[in-house]
Amino acid sequence: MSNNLSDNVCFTLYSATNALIRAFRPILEAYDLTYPQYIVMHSLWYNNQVSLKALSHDTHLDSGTLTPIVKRLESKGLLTRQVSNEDERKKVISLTEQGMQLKVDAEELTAKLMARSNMSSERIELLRELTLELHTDLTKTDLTKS
Amino acid sequence: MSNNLSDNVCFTLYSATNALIRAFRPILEAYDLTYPQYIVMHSLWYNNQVSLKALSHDTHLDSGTLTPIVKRLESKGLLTRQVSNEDERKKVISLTEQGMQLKVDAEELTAKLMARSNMSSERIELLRELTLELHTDLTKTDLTKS
DNA sequence: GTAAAATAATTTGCGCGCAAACTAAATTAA
DNA sequence: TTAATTTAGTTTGCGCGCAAATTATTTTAC
Repeated sequence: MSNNLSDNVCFTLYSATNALIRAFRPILEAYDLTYPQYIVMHSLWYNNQVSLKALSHDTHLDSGTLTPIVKRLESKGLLTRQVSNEDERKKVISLTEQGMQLKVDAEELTAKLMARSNMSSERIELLRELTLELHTDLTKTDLTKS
Repeated sequence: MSNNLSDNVCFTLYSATNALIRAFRPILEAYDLTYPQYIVMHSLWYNNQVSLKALSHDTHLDSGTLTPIVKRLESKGLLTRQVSNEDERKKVISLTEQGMQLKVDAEELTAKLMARSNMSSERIELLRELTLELHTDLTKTDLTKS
């Protein structure tokens, strides 16, 4: 029987994520990226020339969320979107030269950010494992029951 | 040197939170509440008749975020907003009878939701502690340096 | 006592996050 | 081979989340 918001894991998770994105904002601003945009770029740095569907799978972002993000990155000149030859429903998303160059600069941002917290690398790793586990559980659970 | 998004604690935290809110949505829909609205109600159930500022401190939500949320809850008849007598800049936010009654119904939602994950209560508690620690660290860190 | 600074809340603008509706192309069934 | 279904991506609508600008009130400094 909790009477305090901070006793609730949903709330602490939610607050920590907001704080993290907030802390990331001024850092990413130097690269003219938001955090979701950074996620998309990160995905493409290691998996270039993919469909929106594949990008959605990798980033865990909805296609309705991704389309405008990818369009914004396109308008910044970081990537291109071309209709696929084999399947004209698909779009092939490819990094531009400029988009690839960002990788060098932006790669170690996470480490820098997390170094700001006083958490040990062990506890950070534990947090990574627990959140990964929770995400896996929640996305595989059938939400129709309950 | 990570090459996978899931190796990155920021990403796993971000994805887990999105998944959690998404899982919460259909459950809260029965109460006609969003998750942030639920947070505000929860705060008020244990701390009624407070200013927006105090609510902001408790919920970790920005005043610019809270004002429209609180207005929506007001229009649903769950709370009232009155100008304070002592300080006319402040507004006193008070639960209505209807707002207080929601508490009974909605109190055990979190437990129900987390029961859906296969995580043990020990691991959930560990996750709570780690996210609380991260939030504390990030909000006390001076963001002007670095 | 009045000007300057601080504080409380609101408003504005922008980018998500996502459900739901929609368009268009490809696949499957009949 | 054409109708029905599925799939890929876009659009729409709504509610955040928050920085920055704004309004109104209170506190402080002089």
